[in-house]
Amino acid sequence: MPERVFALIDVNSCYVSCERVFDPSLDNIPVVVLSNNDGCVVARSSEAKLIGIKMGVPYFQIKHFEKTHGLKALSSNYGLYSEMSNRFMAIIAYFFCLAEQEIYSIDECFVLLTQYLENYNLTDLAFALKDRILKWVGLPVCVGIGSTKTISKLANNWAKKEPKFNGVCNWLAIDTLERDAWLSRTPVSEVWGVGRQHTKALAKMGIHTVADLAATDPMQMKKLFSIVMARTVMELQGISCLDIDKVPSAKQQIISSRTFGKRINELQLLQEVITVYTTRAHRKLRADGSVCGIITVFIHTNRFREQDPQYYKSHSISIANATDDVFILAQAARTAITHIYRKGFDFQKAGVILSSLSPKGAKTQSLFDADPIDDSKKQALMSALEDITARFGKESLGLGTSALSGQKWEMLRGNCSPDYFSGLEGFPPVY
DNA sequence: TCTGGGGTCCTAGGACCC
DNA sequence: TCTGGGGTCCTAGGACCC
Repeated sequence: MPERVFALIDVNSCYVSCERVFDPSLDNIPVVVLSNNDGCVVARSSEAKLIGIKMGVPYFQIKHFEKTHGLKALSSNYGLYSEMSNRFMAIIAYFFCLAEQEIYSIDECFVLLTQYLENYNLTDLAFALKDRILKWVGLPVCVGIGSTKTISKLANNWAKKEPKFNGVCNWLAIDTLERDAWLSRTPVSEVWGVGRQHTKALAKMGIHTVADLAATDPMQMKKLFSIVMARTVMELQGISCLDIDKVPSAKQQIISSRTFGKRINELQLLQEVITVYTTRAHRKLRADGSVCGIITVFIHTNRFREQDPQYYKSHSISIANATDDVFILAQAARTAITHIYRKGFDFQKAGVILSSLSPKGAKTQSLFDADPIDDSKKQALMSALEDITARFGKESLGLGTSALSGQKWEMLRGNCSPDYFSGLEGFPPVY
């Protein structure tokens, strides 16, 4: 029996399915939903996929399908999609009330089903959930079940492609031979975390299928790629490296950017635009109840117009006291854009990034009240640190204990069980 | 005066995801 | 003519500091 079981549940052609709930005339015909400015395709119905419309293609390249194939192209309505998403997520949370749920994106979530393994047939449960979601919000979904997140993603993928699964693929319940056969004919690019560039690099090494990748040595792959790839390989081998992220961690940055309808070359216009973007980003900042310590502004020429001179530049400004004051932020944004503006270029895109975010009203964190550690652990850590400094001097930690920061602190805190420091002979064991 | 190592921050870029 | 937006993580070099 596997140590953990994950399910990945996602909405098929999410935005198109949301639109279809309210407009049945869209059923059974090719439908796409377009990005802002009706620029690119961001969602496709299965019929649209069948006539060869690829994800992300510009609208003007597929417009002709409207006449030849009865294609319907819709502008996006994110308010609607996020409302539908909330209901979809709520049904799952209620259905699997013993499980931890991670909302991964607007249309998919992971659920940790380990607790259900013993007393339930997971395949039956998944079908029941699928039916309920269709009945209650009208959205068609697929479910993939596996012993790691990466495998549950793969299973979900398989469920979509193989009609006999009828939308639910429980990896654990499938015969090993059948699984292996499928792995050996599935391209490695289908794996979560393997994109275009990695696919190319892997092909050069003779790794073409998921089975090929699963057979590699994670440590070797870490050397050749990165720790991320090593984790992917291990996950394919059934070793769960990625946890469920129950509470979404606080955002690290807030972006507001747009491509302009028309190219802009005047500084004053750019300043006005950037002020609008700053207020938009600021609204999200307030909604999160955060303050911002750094604001970055960037401008772009049109990268598709190769005949034009290209220019990209960004500039960051630190806010002396992290703030959520829109006036201060807007002022800084104007300063920043004045910095990077150059005459003689036609700009097509600009944006604002708020970063160095922290919760509003939070006190500056001292070492030991940073995070909930219980008193006994705190005590153990304190005495261990005292012991270390007494025996080896402050220098042994590289820094005074009050100056422990960043990674060092994380590592200490993550390991502050009493026995961790018991073998001080081997000091420093921290690294 | 000699010198090293280890931090952080910034900038930039690359890769991935939905 | 028309080509999205919002995120994450990792790497690497240079400046600067202790």
